[in-house]
Amino acid sequence: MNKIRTRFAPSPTGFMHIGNLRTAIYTYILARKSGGDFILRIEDTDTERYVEGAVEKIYDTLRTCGLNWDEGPDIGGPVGPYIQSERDVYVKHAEQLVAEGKAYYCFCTKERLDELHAAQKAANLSNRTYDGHCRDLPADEVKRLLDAGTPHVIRQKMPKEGTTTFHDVLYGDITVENEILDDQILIKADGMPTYNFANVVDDHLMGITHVVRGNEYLSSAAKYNLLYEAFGWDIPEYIHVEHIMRDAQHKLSKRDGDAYFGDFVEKGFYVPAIINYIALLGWAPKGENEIFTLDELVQEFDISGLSKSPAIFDIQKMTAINAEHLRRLPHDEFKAVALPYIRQTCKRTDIDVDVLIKALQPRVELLTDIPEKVDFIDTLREYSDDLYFNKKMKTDPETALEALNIIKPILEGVTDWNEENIHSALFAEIEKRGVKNGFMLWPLRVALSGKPLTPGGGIELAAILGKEESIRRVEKGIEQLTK
RNA sequence: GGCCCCUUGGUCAAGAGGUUAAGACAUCGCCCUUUCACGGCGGCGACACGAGUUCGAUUCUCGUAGGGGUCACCA
Repeated sequence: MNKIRTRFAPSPTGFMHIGNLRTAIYTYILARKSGGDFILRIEDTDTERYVEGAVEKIYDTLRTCGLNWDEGPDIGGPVGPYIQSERDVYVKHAEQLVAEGKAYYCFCTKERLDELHAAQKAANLSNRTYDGHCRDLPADEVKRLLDAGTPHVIRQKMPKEGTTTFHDVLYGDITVENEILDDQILIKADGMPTYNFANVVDDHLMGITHVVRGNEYLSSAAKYNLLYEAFGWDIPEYIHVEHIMRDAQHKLSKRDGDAYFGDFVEKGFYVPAIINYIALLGWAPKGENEIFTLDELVQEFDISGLSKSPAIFDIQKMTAINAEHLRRLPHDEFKAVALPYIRQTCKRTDIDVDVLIKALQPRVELLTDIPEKVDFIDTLREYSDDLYFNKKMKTDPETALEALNIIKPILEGVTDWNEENIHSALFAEIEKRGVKNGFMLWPLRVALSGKPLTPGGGIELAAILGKEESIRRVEKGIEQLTK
């Protein structure tokens, strides 16, 4: 069995669409799974749609995701170049087909084609294909036009009858009538190959064994087979994956503001979680677990788990998976990921970061949740006495004042300031007095944070803030309640 | 419109003729608890429709409906 070689072949037309990234993930996994090669090829044959910087964006995104390629434009490889505009192979291959009578020069103007299409549409023709105007031009006429420098394209001669069957790993055999197949253009008037042609030629020349691509190419696959057959080349395995949808009617698009990889990073999604979620859109693992790192996906992935129907993108599920990834991170890794977000609103360095991290980790869904959650650390904002009301804790401003007055000397008595010691000091007093935990601890949290929702309870907050600052805030609370 | 593909709860989905039709997210309730989370337990909720094949169809076949894709010198 030959080594599996897959490729990701984006066009440099802008940002990395999530659907595109998913294709990249699947192709990467397929190669890695079998110890094969993953190749990056840039398909820039459409000079008009080329976007400056888009290639770098592709590199960045793939690297950020850990989808490392074995061959590509930047690192080269045995079958380069890996940028189509630098590959000088298409015209000669097309001309080979012309020489063999399998393709022909077409001199039809854009205007004539437009008219043709308009007429076909008006006549309500079910089958709208090129009418073969140039298909059988006499050889001397072709030569004359060529010599005169007449603009032209090269088209493939499609069979007019019979059927063509292609095989897709997911969909099985699909058969189409040849008469609906257009004499497809191989080489454009500007001398560049069309996607359809370049793709086939390059996949062959680069030894690609498995082609993963979007479902929109399913109806073109028969044409690709005909091209492979014209050359006498082996046909790779096709795996067409369905689209990612915004809803049942619409594909995820730039208009939604969340169709690009970068959008999600900006929204606070953790990269491994993004990969995990989009891998899950249209693919189901064998077991119950669905939280995977990229390496685990490589282990777990199987083509048989791919779905044939479109999947609707669900940001809630993605958020849940994000939270789960963050929760599962070892303390230090979460710390490294979270710290930049903490530092957006919390610059103090004299706090117990590790206690904060521990308190924060189970409470973060998106990384962008963090700044708001820790903003009380640097500055205690003005807060209303009403915060001391808590029905369940049976506290109110009056009992809170009493509690804070009890708490203050206890905190002052804690010599070795850490969570454990604060806890035992406070709970000793709670037991001694036979009061509810909340009677003491709810007021403490409010006094320390000025917020009803905090990462951790009063004891953790005290540990985070440090002895001095904690006592200062308790005093401030007492003062506020006394006046 | 022609051709191709798809159709299990709100969403992702397992399931491959006989199942109490999994699981996850969301949602609701309870427990745990110094808030909120986390965690635990439980509830609600689905085989698009119609024929056929079969002792028996979510599962196979054919229709219908709905949805998607495609019919470019774009990829």
